Amino acid sequence: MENFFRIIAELIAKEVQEDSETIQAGLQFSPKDKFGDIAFPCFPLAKRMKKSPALIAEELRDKLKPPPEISGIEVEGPYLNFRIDPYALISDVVFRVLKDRQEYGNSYQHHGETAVMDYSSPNIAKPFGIGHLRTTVVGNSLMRIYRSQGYNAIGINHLGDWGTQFGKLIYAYDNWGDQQKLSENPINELFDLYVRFHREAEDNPEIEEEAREWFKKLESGDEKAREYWRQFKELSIKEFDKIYNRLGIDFDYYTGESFYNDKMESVIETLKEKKLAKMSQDALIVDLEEYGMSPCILKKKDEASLYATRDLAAAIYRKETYDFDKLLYIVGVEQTLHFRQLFKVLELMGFKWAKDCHHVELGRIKFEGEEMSTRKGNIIFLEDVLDKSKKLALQIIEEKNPELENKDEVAEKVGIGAVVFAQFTSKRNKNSSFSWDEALNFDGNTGPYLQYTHARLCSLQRKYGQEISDSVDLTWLKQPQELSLSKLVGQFPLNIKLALRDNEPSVVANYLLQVAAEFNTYYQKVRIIVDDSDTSAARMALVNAVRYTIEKGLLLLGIKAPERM
RNA sequence: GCCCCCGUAGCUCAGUAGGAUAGAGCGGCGGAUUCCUAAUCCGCAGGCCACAGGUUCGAUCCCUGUCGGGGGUACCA
Repeated sequence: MENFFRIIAELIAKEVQEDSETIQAGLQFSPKDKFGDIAFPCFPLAKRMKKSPALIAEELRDKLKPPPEISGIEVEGPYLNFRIDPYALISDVVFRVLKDRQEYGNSYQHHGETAVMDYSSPNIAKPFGIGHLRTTVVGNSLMRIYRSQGYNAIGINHLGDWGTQFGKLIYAYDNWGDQQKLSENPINELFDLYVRFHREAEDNPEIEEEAREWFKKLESGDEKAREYWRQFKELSIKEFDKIYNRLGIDFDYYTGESFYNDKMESVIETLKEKKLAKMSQDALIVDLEEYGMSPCILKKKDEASLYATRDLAAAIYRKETYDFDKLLYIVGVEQTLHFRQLFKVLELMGFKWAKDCHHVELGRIKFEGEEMSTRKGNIIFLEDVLDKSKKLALQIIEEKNPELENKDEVAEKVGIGAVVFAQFTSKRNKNSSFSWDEALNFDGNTGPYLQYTHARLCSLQRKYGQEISDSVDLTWLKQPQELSLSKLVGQFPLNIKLALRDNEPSVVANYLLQVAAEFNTYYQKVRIIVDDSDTSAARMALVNAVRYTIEKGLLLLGIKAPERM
């Protein structure tokens, strides 16, 4: 499709003495079929040419001498609408996809650039709740989207493996812990201890003080504290990996907060040298008042470090180690101030790359209107959600397709697909409310809908049973739906670029729903494999183009596309 | 108090580098299966795009204000 945009842009540019890139940026896919395929709104030219947009459109229509692949130019008020020869359009798109297959939509635009992504980052010793689902799947999808556009993307799981909560946990385990329970079901045992600590602290606030003591010991290298900590961490990562495996996610690095313990002091030194750090209310801070922000606290009055200090050290370390062009923090919106402070301090330190750091904000997830809180113990385990979803998928398979082989494997893909896709149905910064009904819904705009459509497409190919020839004659595609479907497929690369621009995987998700809907309508109305072998071959070429598009799109979202379901 | 995000159909949400008659899904009602997977498709109902000004040829989108919801606001992350 990009060819056509370029051709049209050059055509217009020559006529109005404007550079063709500016014109091309003004071109758009026509929103409706009756407005042609590519539209050029003439408003931007009106001012400079001192004529009404409608008049400009008419003059342009008369002057332009389009090549044969542009089959028509129509004026609709201030719009100049270009119609592309259907055969040229369809073959441009379909042959492109059939050639690229799983690489369709990829580009080298950002080849040589590095993007570091900080995502998922759960807290050690806490269960993996649905609160962490967003960052995990959005981060994973952005990794894939960035890679598809040529980026060298580096995924970091910035584990919450340090901080005061470990003081609490060590206190709790030291007093009430059970080695047996811990090795049997580590996360549950640690979770119970954590909840119990907060319950007891309500009546006995002094144990908070003891917890702080334990954390100080941990920070200063106390052996007993470190051994507990090491054990908690190891067991936790093992549990998290189970979830990541199911989601098909891996990380390049698991460098958590503790990794930066020995890297904070030099940052603090630098801040002191630059006269940015100062004491206030017994804490070491960077004053940000003139930027309208509360201070960034580097050290508490008890000298213990804070996450801001660690994040500063981490950002600097990442720049030194990976020399990134972009550093993305895929983290909840409630940490916005923290990141604004962080980026501002980096800027004040004189790091020009501070502008390359971005907070990709995620909305909060609530459950039935309630805030989820690990402390209070009302948390939904992601593992439970995945299990329930899989079970439901299995049930539906038994009902609809009992002959299916490897039902369990398919149910896993579909069940997880439903849960993951649900995270992409609204923009990432919207707050959402978890509900079982929604998470376990397989009808309508859902992951299983896309997977089902994909399975249908695969089924057609199985039924057809022949390879698609390079020389297939696509002029047999004469149905209007075949043209609109091709047009839509041709918009895939644009949608990936939009998703990248806004760090918004939901763009791809919404686009895929459109493709699937368009295909299903087509499938309903038009029989694909027919007696006439030319027609069948042409239709199957289109079917395969749609199939690769959906498969690739799901891949970019981190969702598996089974061939049967 | 101050700062940030949000407000579109009964519900959940798309949509805007400002552009043509604002779109889906769910739920409701009514249809489609001797035929390539009905986890599908088709039709109907449902809208002062929170409200009021402003900028513009043109605003759901940009600016200002009001109302409503959420988050943050010095030693949690």
